[in-house]
Amino acid sequence: MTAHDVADEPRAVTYPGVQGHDGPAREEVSVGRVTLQTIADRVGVSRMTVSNAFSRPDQLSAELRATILATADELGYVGPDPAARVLARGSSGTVGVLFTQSPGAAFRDPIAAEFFASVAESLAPTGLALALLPTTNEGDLLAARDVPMDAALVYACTVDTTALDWLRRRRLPLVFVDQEAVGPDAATVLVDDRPGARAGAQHLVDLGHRRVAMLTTAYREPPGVAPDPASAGIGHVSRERVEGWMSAFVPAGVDVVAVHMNDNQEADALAAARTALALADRPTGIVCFSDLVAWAVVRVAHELGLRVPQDVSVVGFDDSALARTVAPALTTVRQDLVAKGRSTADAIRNAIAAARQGATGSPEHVLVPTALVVRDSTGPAPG
Amino acid sequence: MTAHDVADEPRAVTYPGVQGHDGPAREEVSVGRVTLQTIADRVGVSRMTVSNAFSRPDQLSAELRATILATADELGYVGPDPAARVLARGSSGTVGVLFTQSPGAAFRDPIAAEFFASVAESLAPTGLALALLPTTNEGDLLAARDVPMDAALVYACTVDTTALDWLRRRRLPLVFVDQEAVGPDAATVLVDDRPGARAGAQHLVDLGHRRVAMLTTAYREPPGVAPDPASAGIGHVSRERVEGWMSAFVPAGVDVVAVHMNDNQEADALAAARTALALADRPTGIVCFSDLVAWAVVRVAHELGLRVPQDVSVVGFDDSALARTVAPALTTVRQDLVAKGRSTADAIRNAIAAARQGATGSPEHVLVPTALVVRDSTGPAPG
DNA sequence: CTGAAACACTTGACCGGTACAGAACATCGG
DNA sequence: CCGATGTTCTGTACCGGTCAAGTGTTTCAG
Repeated sequence: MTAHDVADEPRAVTYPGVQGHDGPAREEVSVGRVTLQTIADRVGVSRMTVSNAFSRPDQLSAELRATILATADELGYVGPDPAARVLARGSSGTVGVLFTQSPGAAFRDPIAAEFFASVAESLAPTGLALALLPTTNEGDLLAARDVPMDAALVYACTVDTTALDWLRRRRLPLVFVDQEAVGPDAATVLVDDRPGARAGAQHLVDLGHRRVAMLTTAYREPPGVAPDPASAGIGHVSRERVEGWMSAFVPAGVDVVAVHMNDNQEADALAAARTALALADRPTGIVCFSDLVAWAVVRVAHELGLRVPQDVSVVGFDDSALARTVAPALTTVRQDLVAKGRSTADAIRNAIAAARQGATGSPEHVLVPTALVVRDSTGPAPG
Repeated sequence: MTAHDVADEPRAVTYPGVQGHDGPAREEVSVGRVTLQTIADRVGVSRMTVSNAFSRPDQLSAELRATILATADELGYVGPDPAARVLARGSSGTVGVLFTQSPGAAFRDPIAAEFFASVAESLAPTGLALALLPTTNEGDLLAARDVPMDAALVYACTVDTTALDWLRRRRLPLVFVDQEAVGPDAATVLVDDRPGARAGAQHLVDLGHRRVAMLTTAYREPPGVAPDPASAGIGHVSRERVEGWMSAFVPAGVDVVAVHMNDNQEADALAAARTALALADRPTGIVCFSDLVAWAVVRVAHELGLRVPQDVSVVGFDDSALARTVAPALTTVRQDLVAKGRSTADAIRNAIAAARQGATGSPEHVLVPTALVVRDSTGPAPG
């Protein structure tokens, strides 16, 4: 109850002399905004002591503290103002998250979502909040420039973002995920995509497949068959996977076609799947950028009357929930998103700690392992 | 380049007299931290003018501004300090998000994820960042108390949370989603669950079903058959749906059994499905708290050799991606999560604007519509 | 030629705290 | 009885900005 009394006073009155720190304690200070000084005057102690009552209880006697807290409650004081505290302490308890795609994608893409879920949970015990920073800058507010934070996590961003520039200029400790670090001080958390992709491709080779397709993402490239399989894929993750696949296909002398799609979305995936399965020399094995794409391939194959895996084998990536859900269950390359999130949270904490100590040690670089998971969407090459 | 020069200086030096605002412009100020004053001294203008150069370009001549910006760059100044700006301006460009369950759940639960995706996207043009607030308070940091924000969104929270208390005490503008508002000043965004649920139930009644089960959530209640169907369900959403279902079943004189589960999770759902389908008098129609639950029912039915919808009809809720993906496609109650997110974003913006103007108008209350979507998981009652 | 409005800066106050180095007094082993 | 050590509290200096109300100048309509 008491905590509410002051709220009903009109706001925005211009502080009636409360700021005059010199004057003696007043009896009627309760008008206007209540600050540490208001309480200090009322109780008859210094402002610093009131601050300690809230922030460092061991610095004053228990009874004085009780008195101060009681008075604070009586005056409707809710505790030190966060903004002021952030300024004075130089730390905000917030970690920014930068995501080039629309911020909604962090939630909609199941892989990103699972990763962020893990980050959020690993960070929670520390009390750090995750701030999703919009990259659009329509108004005068630009989150990457204006939001106080202790560090930032940069996830699969196109490098030339204004927002990222701001983070760098602010010299915030940065952790790059699924993306090469920009600048030498930043930590990275990368997935060991290449060996994983290679294992998936080798699996097809071992099953006797000699005509294969790779379906992968390439932002801003025209969708469809890529001119050169070896240099297919745009973006760190896509490139790594292509190289992994090729490192198994090329030595085996397999025929490879790469099909590009603009984004890892259902519509793009279906289109790419149609392209691949309509090739004159239809591939018998297809490696895909994600389980989502693999599933699209399965559906298009069924549409065309092809059986999976008897007529076409399909390998996904990520081992998302989808891989186990659909029929046939997908052979895929697993990445441990929970571990990835945890490593990222650790890297963030370390980066913050290092920055606080002014440490100039080399940044952390984590590699998250991958593993092939064989299920029902792959089988021996037909014929 | 220039912007980087200063960074290499050792940090944490104690400001060598830069703070002496009185002295004339110095030529060698570039040691230590650069603030507006540093630049002001160097250029020979007042600190306020430098501030304006960054924050209100229309307040000074273009050429002076150019000079100031150039000097700032030369000194390695990156722009006004966010923390200081937040304190001085009284606004932080951040909206808190409170979620009782582990913060990861915001990403993992597809319904919540889609909702937050929409909120984030609707808020992005404004430049507002979404800060996910951990509710755990292990260390000394407590986000709900310590993170500066302009408003907060409270989503499906158990009411008696410490974190929520802090938000209220801070008198932040609050928007409650899927949950009754706590306190009279808060806005709400609620889904019109009851009529939606009713439509789903009525659909079963119209198909001739006379023995039905409701599978719904009840935190902390023992899982299994609920003592009284009419009072089944715990939590705002669960209660609303139960009441909607009952409002169709009861007048029709249908036999109703309610089965509780602790959480809207796959394992709980499978258990509840087994309970329902193992009842002596097996229901022919089942209404479910979510599509996830409905899908669990479908799978358990198949396990038991029952056909859907010939032997059992199943109605889901939410119309998530799952409902269209699985076989048979689920009859379900659609809620428009994108609209819900947009409404929430609007409510947040309005709440912030109202708070700024000290408006005491009544808070916003939005009701998001629902609609029955009939697909393949429901059919006429057998026999 | 003159008063009002527009421009370009400056002044002073304020935003609401925290860090750190004392100072005053009490406790305690020797 | 004395210095060493603690416990409690205070003083000063900062953290780095923004706002609103001036103060001189120009500009321009009347």
